Amino acid sequence: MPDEWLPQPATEDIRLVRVLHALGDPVRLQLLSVYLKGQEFACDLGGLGLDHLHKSTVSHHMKVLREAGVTSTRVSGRNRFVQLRRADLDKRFPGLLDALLRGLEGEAS
Amino acid sequence: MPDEWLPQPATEDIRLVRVLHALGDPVRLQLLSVYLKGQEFACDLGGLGLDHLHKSTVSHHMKVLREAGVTSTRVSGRNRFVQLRRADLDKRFPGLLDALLRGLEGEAS
DNA sequence: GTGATGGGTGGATAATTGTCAAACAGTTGT
DNA sequence: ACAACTGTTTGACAATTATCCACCCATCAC
Repeated sequence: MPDEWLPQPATEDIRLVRVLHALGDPVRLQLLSVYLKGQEFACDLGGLGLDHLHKSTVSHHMKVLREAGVTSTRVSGRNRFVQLRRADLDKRFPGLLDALLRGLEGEAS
Repeated sequence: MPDEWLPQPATEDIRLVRVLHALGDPVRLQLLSVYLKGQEFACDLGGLGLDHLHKSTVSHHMKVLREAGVTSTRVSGRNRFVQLRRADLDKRFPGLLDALLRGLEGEAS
């Protein structure tokens, strides 16, 4: 069976208010800071510095990010791989991700 | 009596997650889109295209924006004047406001 | 097939939050 | 002093949401 992708909004359907709402949460902003560091990441509900949270809670936050159009998820076997929708977000909101990356680095949270 | 300013966080205390959370709401993002258009605005709890909301509701949203560090409010008599903390936000999160402005224009919401 | 593993689903619950309404406080004008 | 005006505060209420828990579903290893 070939890989599949979880449902996500089309590029033109990504709403700024939804993106900001999704990122206006400490856990999800920390997830973003991880995803900004590289290309693709294993879902890893137990790691990523979120070991204090239940795995279903982390799963919920990842779903929020995906449904807001921030991330996309590829399903391969029993593993999922998450990546930022960098090209889509840069096209829709130019400069936003770059500013967030610099802001996160500056805070060193 | 000289003008006074309502309490607001110091520039270095502005937190990205708090800013994003403040802007992740339709009403407050619309307020931002207004404030991005000029220098200073009368508080105007009845106008700004928010006539469908109670004045205390609008007051609440403005308080959230101010406490997040997005706006600052000058009190002059019985009127208040609101403005974006552009310099502070540009220093803290370079490029963020510009990206948001472009994003809002692109959506034409 | 059996069992272990990675992750999601649904319910329950507590906390947060958006909204309104009514009462309040300071300011201006008469 | 009194009334009108502007915005805030407080309480109430409904909606949203963050979290946990117990269970489920699919996949991989044996």
